[in-house]
Amino acid sequence: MPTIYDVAREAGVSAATVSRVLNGARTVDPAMVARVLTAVRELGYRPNAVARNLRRSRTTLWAVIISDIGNPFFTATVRGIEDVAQQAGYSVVLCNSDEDPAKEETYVAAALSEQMAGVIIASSGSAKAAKSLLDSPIPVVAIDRQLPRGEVDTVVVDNEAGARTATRHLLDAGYRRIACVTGPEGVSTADLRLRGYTAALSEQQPPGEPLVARTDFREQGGYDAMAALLSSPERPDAVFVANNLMTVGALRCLADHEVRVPGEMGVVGFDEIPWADLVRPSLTTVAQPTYELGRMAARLLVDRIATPAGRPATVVLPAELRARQSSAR
Amino acid sequence: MPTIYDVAREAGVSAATVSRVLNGARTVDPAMVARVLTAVRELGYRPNAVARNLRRSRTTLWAVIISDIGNPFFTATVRGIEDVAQQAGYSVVLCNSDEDPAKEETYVAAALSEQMAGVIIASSGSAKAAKSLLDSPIPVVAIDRQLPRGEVDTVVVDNEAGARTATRHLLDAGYRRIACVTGPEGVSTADLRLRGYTAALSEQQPPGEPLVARTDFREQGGYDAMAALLSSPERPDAVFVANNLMTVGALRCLADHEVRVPGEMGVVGFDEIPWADLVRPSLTTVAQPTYELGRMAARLLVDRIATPAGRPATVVLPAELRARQSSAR
DNA sequence: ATGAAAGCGCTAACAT
DNA sequence: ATGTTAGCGCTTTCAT
Repeated sequence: MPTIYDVAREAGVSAATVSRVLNGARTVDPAMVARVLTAVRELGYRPNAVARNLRRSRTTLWAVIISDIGNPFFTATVRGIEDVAQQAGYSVVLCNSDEDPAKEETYVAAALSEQMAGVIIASSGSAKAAKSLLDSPIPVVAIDRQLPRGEVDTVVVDNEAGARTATRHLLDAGYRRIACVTGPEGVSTADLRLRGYTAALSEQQPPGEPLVARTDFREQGGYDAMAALLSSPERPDAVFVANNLMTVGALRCLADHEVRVPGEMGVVGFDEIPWADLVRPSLTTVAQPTYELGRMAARLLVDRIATPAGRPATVVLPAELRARQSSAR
Repeated sequence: MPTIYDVAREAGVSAATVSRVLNGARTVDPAMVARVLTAVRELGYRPNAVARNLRRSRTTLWAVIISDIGNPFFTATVRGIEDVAQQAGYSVVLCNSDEDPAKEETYVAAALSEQMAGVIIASSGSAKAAKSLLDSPIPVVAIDRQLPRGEVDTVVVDNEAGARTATRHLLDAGYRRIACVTGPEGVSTADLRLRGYTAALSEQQPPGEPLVARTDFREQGGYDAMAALLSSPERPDAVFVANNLMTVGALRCLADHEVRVPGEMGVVGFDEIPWADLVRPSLTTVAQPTYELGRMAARLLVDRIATPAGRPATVVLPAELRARQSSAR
């Protein structure tokens, strides 16, 4: 691979001049510019970003660490991030922690070692990863979930309000024994959505009794939790499921057990599913502004890189109920 | 941020010794090892990977460039790649070209500049990106789609056979006027799946007449193509759709036009959809071994990094028909 | 077993 | 406007 010195020799100039040309300095003679560009083309020269990054002690790469690449919520969010990043001159590298704290720590370590310009993270709950990030000078934005003990810029949706709306919706439809399937304790989305659910129940006269199943945020977890609820002595007549993949699992479980939805079991899920309207019965969900969430996070990161000091912002975006068939009665 | 020299000073040794300790050389006195590790911990030292990469002129990062992060086919494949990569000591950074050749070129350029250890790419069709990769010394594996004019390691499924099987399945079910919705010309999956479709038709007595709509591989494209077919004078009674997102679009279009599936229109899609069995009617698809495809691609890349020379391999994996309701008659 | 020193490829003072 | 030079942080000969 040719280096900048090969180009300099070929063009009969110094390496500094080549560097200036390539970095758009306008204090270079047009004739030199032409010679340099010709040499670059002839040699097929491509600047070594590693050397450049070392010298500049900064990069133009963002690490976006998400907790499940199979979850459409995250992939939609990434689209929003990418669009802003590209416009601001950054490239996005995506890291999939797969809800595994160990993997998350590996990716955080890589992002720090590689001197990435910034990190956007949907925490899988690793306190160690969070600490590494907070102890480092690297700008961080948390999305979807609060970073453990993290005083950082954050973009989330109003999980509690969304969950309360979803649960009220089931109550209004006439369901009386409403269960909740939520995610791991300590993951903010799991806890806040649960809180919204219990809040809605306690507003009733008489207050509804919570019936809660905790599992991971995966499809299989939703399946298993639903199966447990079905065979419980106080079998519910409706369920609020706190994320999209678990909702899919719950639906599959209900189909396998031939439980009619919404007749025998009303269902509302949190997070939109791309094909929620094609499923029969179509699925009532609490939709989040995923793309906008990504854009907002990226904007915060751009600002934070420009202004490392300053108080962290928390942006809360609204979530919105999309009533469809699965919650009708 | 502390450097290796700060650690050396703190531990009372040379930077070379610190480097040896951190890189697992066993020619270091255990007492020194202990002192170095203490110093590392106390200073919160983290090696600068950029400097290391420059010095070693290699990295441990793979770029995986996929053409649509919203497509479950790719995200499932990425999982397979990641598992092998991690085991082999590489980190995967995912780049989403979004079926946009310009974005693809940007990411290829970044991968080359950043001296990534290898690239796995599902080409969006950019000849320029392909040329950059082939002209460079970086090891490359193409997945899903042939790299334009690319003599590189490749992992694909047997697109033609899968498409033929799907089309025959519709013929066997009694459909007589079968259309095909496929992707852009020049994208190998689009062309080969079309070829399988026409092959199945021409095996008939008398040969069936092809009815082809070309569009992009996106959901909206599938919707529009289906709408065009519906209003065509020779309206088909079945359709073979050459990828999953377009199939979703086609289904939505059929739902909007209140065309009964499979009664008025049989549907088979290529690529599995995560919730194909939850949709009503459940969807007949040609399923690909996505995870295995990812693993295979990663293994080829590991081998290629170890042995840069040598003839490129092409691995063809089987695709398998999953008959469900949408193609019954 | 350890240290001194060179150099990976680039950019940015500084000098001219 | 251009060139000279130092050095980003690390690894790896080469000497000892």
